[in-house]
Amino acid sequence: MIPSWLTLRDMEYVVAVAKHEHFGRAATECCVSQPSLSTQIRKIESYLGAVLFERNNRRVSTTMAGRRIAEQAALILDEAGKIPNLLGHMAVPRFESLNLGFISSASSFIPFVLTDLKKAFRNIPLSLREGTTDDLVKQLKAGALDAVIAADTVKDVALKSTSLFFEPFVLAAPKGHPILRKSNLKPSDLRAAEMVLLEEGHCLRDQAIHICPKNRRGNPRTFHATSIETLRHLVASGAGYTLLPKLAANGKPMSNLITYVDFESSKIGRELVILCRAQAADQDPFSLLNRTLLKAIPE
Amino acid sequence: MIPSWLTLRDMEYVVAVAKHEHFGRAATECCVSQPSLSTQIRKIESYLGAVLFERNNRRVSTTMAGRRIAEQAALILDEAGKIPNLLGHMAVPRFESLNLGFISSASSFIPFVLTDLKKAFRNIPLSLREGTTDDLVKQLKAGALDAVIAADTVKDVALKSTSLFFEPFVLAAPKGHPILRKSNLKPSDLRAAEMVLLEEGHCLRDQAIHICPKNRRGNPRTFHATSIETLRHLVASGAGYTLLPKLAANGKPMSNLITYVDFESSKIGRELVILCRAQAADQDPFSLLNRTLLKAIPE
DNA sequence: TGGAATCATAGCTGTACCCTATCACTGATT
DNA sequence: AATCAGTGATAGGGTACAGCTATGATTCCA
Repeated sequence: MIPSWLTLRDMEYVVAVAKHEHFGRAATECCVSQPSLSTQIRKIESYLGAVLFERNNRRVSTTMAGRRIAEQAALILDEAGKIPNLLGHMAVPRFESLNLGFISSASSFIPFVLTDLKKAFRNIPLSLREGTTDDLVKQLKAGALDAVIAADTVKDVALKSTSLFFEPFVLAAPKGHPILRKSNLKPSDLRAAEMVLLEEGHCLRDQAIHICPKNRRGNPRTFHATSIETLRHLVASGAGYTLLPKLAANGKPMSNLITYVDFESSKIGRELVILCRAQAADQDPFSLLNRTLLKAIPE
Repeated sequence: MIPSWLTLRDMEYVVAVAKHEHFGRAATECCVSQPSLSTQIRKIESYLGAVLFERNNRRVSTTMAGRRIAEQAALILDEAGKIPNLLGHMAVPRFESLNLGFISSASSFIPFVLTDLKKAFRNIPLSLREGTTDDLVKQLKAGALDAVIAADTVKDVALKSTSLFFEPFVLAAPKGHPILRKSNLKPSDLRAAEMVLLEEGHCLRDQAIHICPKNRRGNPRTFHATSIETLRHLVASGAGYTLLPKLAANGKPMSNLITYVDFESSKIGRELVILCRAQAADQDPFSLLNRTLLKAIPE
């Protein structure tokens, strides 16, 4: 009968304790806390119905049974360790690590994709970075990033872009601000001089300015937020109104201070895309990445 | 590097699917549902970064990678299967299975001990039986039961009894019953003629009658409950009052119909004990059993 | 006697796995 | 052609359990 309650992790524990004869140090080696390891060893012992380690509060000693089990466990771990090698070239090419860039204004997209990403790329170190489009594109081309989520403003032959989804903009204004009296909100209702925006370099700033062409020459207020979060705080404290991507307005954060209003037309917004280096775009991991991100789109 | 996220169970899955090339049948063999198995295989594949099985909705075929992994998995399972044998005589003597008897009136004790029992005797088939003292003692002596939880009324040299705890009795009366007017409830307040009891053979019945000596000759009502549960129903429907062990009154079940009252003296009650065959009493598993039960005592 | 070292216990939390129900697809049967 | 049976995938929800921190109990040593 196969003891399917035994995990390879359990075997590491047994081997480690047998090696150190010390729970604390064994726990450190296994990267767990001492209580966790103690509990697990106890569990194993109670399953096996045998005492593997004699512990008398001052010294841990491995019993005969413990020694034998530990040896066998080491053997099994060894065999299990060979599994990844068995694949060799048969394994689909994968990312060594997955480094994703998000423009600041798309960071609200992260929570939606994170779970699925971790699932799809189990075992692969995942790092997310936030920044401006230019900054991220530079890093992407340099190879420091594998893919970037950005607005579809980038034209670069070295990059391939895959459409992700259209994200409408939403007006975020301090509660009671005059602009809120308008019904059927249109871009032309916005006055750049009344707006607070992200600082230079963030595409959301440019989009916000250009969305209402008549107002292009008004000077936006001199507050310069570097993240959506501070932008919201500025609005909340009455510094002016702003445009937010729909996802950033999700759940109406700070709704006691900020009012969120949809535009009359649902066409007001931006297209988000995935960017990756053109020559890498056809590789298997990228199609998995694209599929994963597309699947995670909210609504 | 050791893939400690792989479990032996996972390996069984891979081996089974490789063997049947059919998820449904493999799932049956592994005693899991087909979706569970599908998900796990998927998980393994995403960890390994390789496709182990080609499935095109009509047929499952094992890839080269899948075949190799399955072979190695089978080897590992084989090695793991040897573990229990390694113990041989070194294993502490254990129950093959643990068969516990509870007198009906102590069945409320079960939920308190169940979790700990399962923990202490992992892997060992556990069966609980309810019955009268005589019945259970007979089975215990015949070897059909390993231990019995009963009141301390049993005197039998072939059995050894270990004190468990003292459980007070509680009056359970239909809401509004005259007896509830008494404050400082004493055994002498009880009238056998007004009581409903378990049927002959249950020690709780005898205890209830004998607890109020003055009333021994009154005839209890002719309802005969065979379990605490029906006894409560009888009380709830107004058939009379009864005595319940404290644990059976725990959480005041049916409290819209039944009122529970403690006795003035906390001495009114019974001692619960663990019985086991005298010659077996010193064996290791029994001391573990005793310790486990003692630890699980409520309050 | 007090402090350091060490394993055990308690209580809580997050997550991975499992289940049921349902979907989506395919090939066969009428 | 249309329906049905067979199959794997997906969704949603519940639960068991390994993990954590904090604390306890015991022993050794100063």
